[in-house]
Amino acid sequence: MTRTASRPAGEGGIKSVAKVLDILEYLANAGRPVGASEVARAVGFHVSTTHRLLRTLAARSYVDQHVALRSFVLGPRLLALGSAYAGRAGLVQIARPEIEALRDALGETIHLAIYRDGEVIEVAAASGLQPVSVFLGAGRRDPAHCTALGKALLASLDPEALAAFFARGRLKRHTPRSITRKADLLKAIEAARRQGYGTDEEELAPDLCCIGVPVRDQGGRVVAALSIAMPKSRYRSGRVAEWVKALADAAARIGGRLRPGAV
Amino acid sequence: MTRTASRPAGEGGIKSVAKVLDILEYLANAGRPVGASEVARAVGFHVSTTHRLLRTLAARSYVDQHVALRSFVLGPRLLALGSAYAGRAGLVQIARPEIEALRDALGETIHLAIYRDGEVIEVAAASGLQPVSVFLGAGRRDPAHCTALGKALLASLDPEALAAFFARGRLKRHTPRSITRKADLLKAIEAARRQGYGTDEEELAPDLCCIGVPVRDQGGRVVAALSIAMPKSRYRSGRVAEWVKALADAAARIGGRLRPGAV
DNA sequence: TAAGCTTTTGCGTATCGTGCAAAGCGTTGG
DNA sequence: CCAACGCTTTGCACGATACGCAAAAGCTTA
Repeated sequence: MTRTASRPAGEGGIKSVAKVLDILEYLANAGRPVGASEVARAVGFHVSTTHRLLRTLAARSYVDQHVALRSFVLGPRLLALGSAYAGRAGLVQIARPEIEALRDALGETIHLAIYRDGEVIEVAAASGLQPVSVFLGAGRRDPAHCTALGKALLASLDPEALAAFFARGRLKRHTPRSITRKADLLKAIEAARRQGYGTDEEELAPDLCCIGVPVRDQGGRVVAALSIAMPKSRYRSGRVAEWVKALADAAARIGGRLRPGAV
Repeated sequence: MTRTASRPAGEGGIKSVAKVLDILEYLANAGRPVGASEVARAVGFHVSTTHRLLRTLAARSYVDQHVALRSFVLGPRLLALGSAYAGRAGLVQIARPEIEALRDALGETIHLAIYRDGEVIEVAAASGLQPVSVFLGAGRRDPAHCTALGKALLASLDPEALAAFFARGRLKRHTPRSITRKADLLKAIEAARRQGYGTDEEELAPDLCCIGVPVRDQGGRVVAALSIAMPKSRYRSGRVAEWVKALADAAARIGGRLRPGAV
């Protein structure tokens, strides 16, 4: 497991770097060409500053500037960084064939995610419909408290990290069935720990039901979680045991190849 | 087509940003946990500076700091940026199924790449062997002058951009068959333009042979190139026409769905 | 235990990024 | 067809800020 350190440093660290990350994140969310002044308004920096930061990124192809030198979009050099992450440590590489096999066997969307700062970050997936949408959508983050992945991961945190999670603030409601009371979430987490899997029945989005199991490395440490997602119409409580078994088997195969401390 | 602007700005722009990019690129190449001082030595900044930049990245999960607070590796937030690039504009999304289909039909590795600053950047691929290694390795860059992709792309540059390419410096030799004389490369580029495809017979790596064709958007502008790669043992000149046809057909299907100015 | 390597942080100073203001352009609307 | 607007882009001087130093704290090796 990898953890962000305490955080004695300044507060946010080097400001220009923080700004540039804000800008990149904004562009990633926007998903379309955006002008410098629009970015500036959105992130709250001066147009001049924003423009220079964008130019710096553009000079190295981390953003592209559209033909007429107008708006900016994310650039191709980011691909290398994203795929270098996916390639490092091996979790994603090792998991990928297992995820594909599970998708083929169960016919539903499979996700692999890690826990980070109260959220689950999807690091690999195989869609139930499209044959190979594998990477698109990777990096997506969802709140831990209303996902099956999140419950499986929260159930494995040490008490201190779990306390940090609860200290993080309110549990935001996403659907009528979202768990928003901490006591209720704690019960759900304990249930997940007891059962060995977490569930989500329309807590994040209407009609979306998931089951998630932890992935343990050779040292027994939980480094990720694996889930199946499906529409409510196909979710039958009678089949949960079967799905859990398939997920757990795959998780064991993945984890069996992960050296402790690797992720 | 998207171009980086002239470059009147300062020279490299905001320095902290340039530094942080250097660090990320170094970590991406290293592909293993690296200590702050080792990074500092490699990129040539002060340990102190390097460390603070790394901490800033770590605070936002763009790098991870290993358990004992020792070395650094790329972090999961980079995934979102990489996949946001892949998702934007649509080139990668549109091309992916065509690439898979080509791989299935021809049984060889297929690459999709764009031209950038004298290099080709691979933005999508389907490996001939593994069923779905799709994304790993995306973002890889290779010199344009010794790849089939590069020749297909260079052949479509306007004279000014081509002059800029040749002004870029020496053509580095990668194998005994690499083209290193500009006059020879120009001939190869002209041949590619005439024939509608470029080739690479062991110019980048021994035993590696490729054929590449341009991908034109609806406006006829070349925005990418598509290639097939195979070991020399399977490369027969008698089959080139067949491969070119398959590539060109796929390229036409991809390009036919690309709005002008989209990439 | 000691020596040598790291990582990490405070502090003063020089650097560097910022904000202002103005120039340059493309677009819109009268 | 001109004028007004909003955008991008750049020079400049100030002031915040990131840098380098140096020292503390930790881990590893001998």
